[in-house]
Formats: sequence, structure tokens, C-alpha cells
Amino acid sequence: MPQMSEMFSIRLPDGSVREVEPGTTPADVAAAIGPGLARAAMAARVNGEVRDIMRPFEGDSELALITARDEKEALELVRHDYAHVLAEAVQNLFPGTQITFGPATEDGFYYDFAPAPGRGPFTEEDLPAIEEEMRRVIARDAPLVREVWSRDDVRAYFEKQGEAFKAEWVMELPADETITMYRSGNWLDLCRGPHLATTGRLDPQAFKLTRVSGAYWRGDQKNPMLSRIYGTGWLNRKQLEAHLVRLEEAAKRDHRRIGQDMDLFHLQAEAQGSVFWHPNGFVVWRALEAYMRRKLDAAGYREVKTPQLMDARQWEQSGHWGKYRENMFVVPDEVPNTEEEGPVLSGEGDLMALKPMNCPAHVLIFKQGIKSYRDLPIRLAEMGTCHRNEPHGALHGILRVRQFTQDDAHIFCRADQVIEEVRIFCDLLDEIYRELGFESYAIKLALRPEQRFGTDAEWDHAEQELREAVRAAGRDTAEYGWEELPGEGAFYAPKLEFHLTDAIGRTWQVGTIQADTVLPERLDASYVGEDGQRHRPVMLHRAILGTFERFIGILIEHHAGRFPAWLAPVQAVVATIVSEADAYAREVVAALEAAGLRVEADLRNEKINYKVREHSLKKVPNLLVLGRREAEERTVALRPLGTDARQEVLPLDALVERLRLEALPPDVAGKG
RNA sequence: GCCGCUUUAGCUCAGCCGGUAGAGCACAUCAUUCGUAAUGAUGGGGUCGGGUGUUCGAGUCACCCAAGCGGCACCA
Repeated sequence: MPQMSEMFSIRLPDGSVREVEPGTTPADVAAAIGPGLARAAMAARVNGEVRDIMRPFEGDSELALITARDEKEALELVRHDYAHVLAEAVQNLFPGTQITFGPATEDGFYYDFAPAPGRGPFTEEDLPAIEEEMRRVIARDAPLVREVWSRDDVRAYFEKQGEAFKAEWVMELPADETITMYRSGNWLDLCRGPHLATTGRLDPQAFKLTRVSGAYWRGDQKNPMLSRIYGTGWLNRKQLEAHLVRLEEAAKRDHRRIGQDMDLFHLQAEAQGSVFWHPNGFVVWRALEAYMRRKLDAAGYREVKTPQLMDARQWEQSGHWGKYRENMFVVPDEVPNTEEEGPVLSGEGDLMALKPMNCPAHVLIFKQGIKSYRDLPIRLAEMGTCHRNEPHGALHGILRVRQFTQDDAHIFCRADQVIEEVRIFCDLLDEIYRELGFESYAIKLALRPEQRFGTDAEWDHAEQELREAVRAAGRDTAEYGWEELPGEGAFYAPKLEFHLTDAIGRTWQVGTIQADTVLPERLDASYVGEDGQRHRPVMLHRAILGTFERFIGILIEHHAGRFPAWLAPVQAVVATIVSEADAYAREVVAALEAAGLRVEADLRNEKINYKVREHSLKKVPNLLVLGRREAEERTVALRPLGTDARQEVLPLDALVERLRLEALPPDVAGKG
């Protein structure tokens, strides 16, 4: 009979306790409870830490077995294992390939490789063969065995294997870290784990390699570029298929595709990164802009318009020339020499730059005349068009462009007004996001970065003020995904970021507000205080939509092109069935236009089926069908977008009033 | 900027080993007046992203450039 002290007490989630001998593993406990659980158990949570199910207990422990029901942990485990299997498969097929890192991601996994000498990066053509080999590795069902190694042994092993990256990495692990290797057959990887008991626990039909790409070693542009293989991985085939369907659905919402289908805008090489807004797309822009103007007017902002071009010396003074020049478009202030030479310049003129942001110009407006503390806060808004020479690889549809228009504003206020102004801003932004049809968004506080201006005391103060403002607005809660992001702030100030969640759960950072004392200082902005002395105002940089280009892109994807009526380029199409209804159709169009609606007539000699299809694909919110019957009875058959053939027939007057109300912008609709 | 892929008619795409370009939709004309997601026939339309080279001959092969796409890096 062994002494109690030699036994470990294992406490299970139901509160029961089992005494086990040293060397016992969670898998043993699972087997003792029942064969079903033994089969289902993928890993173990031991004292709060997820561990291998075959790793013996090291003392008295709290144990919870992880099964597929613990979806978050289970997915993370299988994805990490798929990455591991991917690495093994690649090395089987391509000897000489070096392994580096391979983590789980949001919907799958990736692994970064250094291709063998003489062999280029992997291409998509390699993927089917690699998938096959992964299935063979899974089928071999080798145990994944955790082994504790010494740092020097690991380095010696990888150096011998020609694995320079792994050998480099192991030397940089923290001194107190237990270094583990995972063995699958005779294949070894440096890995923290945990892993499933064997590769055969993976479903060979629940993963798919999706793409290849380059990625810098350790995420640093100065390092060599590795070849990354991405995959998506799930617990079972059904989940994988559901995921692939979701990807297809997301692709259908792509704003570039819808922008073309609905004739909203286009992009072309001659104006790389700038948008050509077509009449349809610009309707959306104007409706959104008019809405924002009403909101800002009502919130005490004054709108301004400032120059596109300013002298380089001004940008020097604001600090942009030093920090931001490589992203600025600089133009010489001179005319071409001769007509023959075309746009050739001598280079002798002064330099000017297109504004990459509006802040300095707003400070210059603030500085005109003397401001009293009584004047503050002063809220200057601008639909500010800016140019930034973004890295070309960053450009993406209309979401990331080189010319864009911000819903920008700068609030100049006293230090004691910052919290209240930020709080008011939070409320305004909340109202706008809801009116624009977004049900949820998250608020993040981006804290001081490593490279920054100002003292720690100033940062403490600035960060604390933003925290307090969000608390005052009642939004520092889980509902608003409130969290703080260390190191993510701008170099001159911490910032609040507002991330919208769209209809299919993706998030987009759009709004921001940041409290800045640096620029007022650099540009010598001041106001006269109660004490008769000059003081520096605080400058709050803020945007709600971010940019019109990006926000409209997000709206397109959020609504999948089916805009609410107030934003829709065409709000209704009047489609006739027979030409006898043409005259009446013109009357209907005139009545709707008189009510302020954007209407088009479709009197073409086409079948009604054809017209329904075409306008449905163009996502026109209301189709008004007129046949002989409607013309005689002076009614309209209304078919709202997305409904089936059963339409509602209304008298003309009622129809006009109904569509008029439906097309009111959200800020007007509530007010009768 | 870095890695990979792509670029053929307005759109979506096909063109095997190099032999002088094709489909569907769209567009135009004609016929059809047909009640809720594609009526039929006929027709027009492309210096195959740009450049250089290899070749008797290049949409097809090689190299350079550009743009687009997917990532990486960037995102005051």
C-alpha cells in the first residue's frame, strides 16, 4: 500500500477527486472514467494550462479534459497540429527546405519555410502534392511526443540538420523557458506545444491549403523573405465546407466586384490609387456627405476648406517634412520650360507639397486673430481631400488609396475640456454608426509606442484622460469590446480607435480621436486665458467615417450592395409590361421625382422577367411594375428588392408617400 | 517596397507541343406587346497590358517595365 504522499490528487470539474500514481497522464484518467471520453479527449487543461494529454501529472492538479466541445481550444490544437503536419510533409517532399514558424490563425494555420538552395518559393502548383503528403503523414498516425531538451542540444541538432533559423531562434528563447521538442516518427520540431496525442487524430478531410505568400523572417523587412504556405483547418469536413461557403459569400460582397456591377466607380492604372466615381457611386457619396454635414452642423462644428498645396517650408515647420516626407507628393512651384519639352521642369522652383493631412491648415485658421478661452472649444471640420504616397503593395480597391477625403475635424480646447469633448465625440460617433446601420463596434485605446515625443508623465496623463472620457461615456465595457493596445499609439499621442463590425462579422477600423499637444506647440497656436496669459490649446484630431472612399467600400460590403433607400443610387425603377402603359409610367416617374426620389423608367420592349432580373441584379430597392391593369386603375405594383413574385398593389398617391418616407435619411426620418 | 500569381472584346473567360484569335453575357438592327430573375434571329466589335529579344513565323518562348490580385512589411 503506497503512502498518500506518493500519490497525486487530481480534482475534476465536477469536484470529485482521484488519487493517481506519479507517471499517470490525463489520458489515463480519461480512460478510467470511460472509453467514450478517452476517445473524445484531445488535450487536457491542467491547473489552467492546456497540455498534451500524454504528459504526466507533476503533482496535485486540477484537471479538465478538452474535447471538440471546447471549440476554441480544440480548433487551436488541430490548427497547430495541421501546421506541424504541413512542415513535416514539406520536408518529406522537398529535402533541404528549412523550417521556421507555423502557428494557428483565425481560420487555420500557416508555416514559413526557407526553400532549399536553388529552389524558389513555393507556388500554388505545389499545394495539391503537399496536401497529399499531409494526408499520408496523418494516416501514419505517429505519436507526437514531447521531449525536454537543453538549449545547446537543440542548437547542435538543428545546426547538424542545416536548420539555421531554428538554431538561431532557440538561442533567443528566455533563459528560464523549458525548451521542448516534439517528435513525430523521426521528425523533430522545436515547439512549445501542446499537440494532439497522434497525427491520426486530425481529420484528413478537414483542411485545405489555400495560398502561398512571402513573409519576412520574424516579421522584419530587413530580414530574408521566407515562403509561407497558408491553410484553413477544422475539426471535421462539415466545418471546412461551411467555411469555404462563407468565403464565397464574402467574395460576393467584394466592393470591387459590386462597384463594377452597380456602375459605382472604377480604378485605372493612369491614376493608380485614386477613384473615378461614376454618377451612381457619387450619389452615394453625396448622400453620405450631406448626412455628415447635418450631423456636424448640429454638433457645433464649423466647416472649412483649406489648400491642397502648401509650401514645403510649412510642412517643415509642422514636422511632416521630417517624419512623413517619403509619403508626400512634392511638386516644384514652376511652369514647364517650353511646349516642345512638355511637362519638363528645370527643378529650380520652390517645392510645394500636396497635403497628406489637414491638421496644419486647421491650426493656421485657428491662429488667425486672437482667441480667448471663452471661444473654446472651437471645432473645425473639413471634408478634407488628402494625398499620401502609400507603398504600392498596400493599395487595395477603394479601401486603401492614395487620394482620399476624410471626414476630418480638429477640436481646439483647453486642457480641462478634453475629457468632456472626447465624451461628446463618443456619443456623436455612437449615434452615427447606429444610424448608418451598424449594430456593434469596438473601442480600443492605443497606448504609447516605443518611439515617442514627450515625457512618461505626459503620456500617463494623456492615456488616463482618454480612459476617463470613455468611462464617462459609459462605453468602457465588454459590450464595446473595450481593450487597451500597448505600443499602438501615434508617436505624439495615444488614440482611441473605433472598429465597426459588419453584417458578416468582419471588423474595420474607421473612427479615431487623439489628443495632441505637439502640433499646437510646433505651430505656436495659443489662446488668451482667464489670467490674461497665453496658453497652448489641446488639439483633438478626430474622424468618424475615416475616409469617404474606405467607408463607402465598407458600406458596400456590409450591405452587399443592397443599400438602404436613402443611399441607393437609383431608388426605384418603373418597369412596364406593355407599351400601352408607357404614358402612365411617365406620369408615375414624374410624381416620384416631384417627391424627391431618384427614379428611372424602363419602357424597353422586353419581357417583365428580363426587367425584373436586370434591376434586381443592379440592386434597385424598389421595382414598380405597370401593366394594362395598373394603367387603367391608376395603381402601382410594388416589388421591393429581395421579395418574391407576390407583389403589393397600391394607389399611386399611397405609393409615392410610402417611398418618400422610406427614402428619408435616418437623421431626418425620426423627426417626422 | 518584398514574395508569388495574373493581364486576350465593355464584362466573365477559353485558346494543347509557337502557324496569324474564340465563347457566353453586354451592345446594335429586325421580329415579338409577352404579368414578376435571361424571347428569338442577324450583325458590329480585339495593334492578345507595354517594350526588347529568340524564330521563317510570337497571344503562346526569354528578359525588362507597368498595373491588378493574394499575402508580408507599411498605415501621421
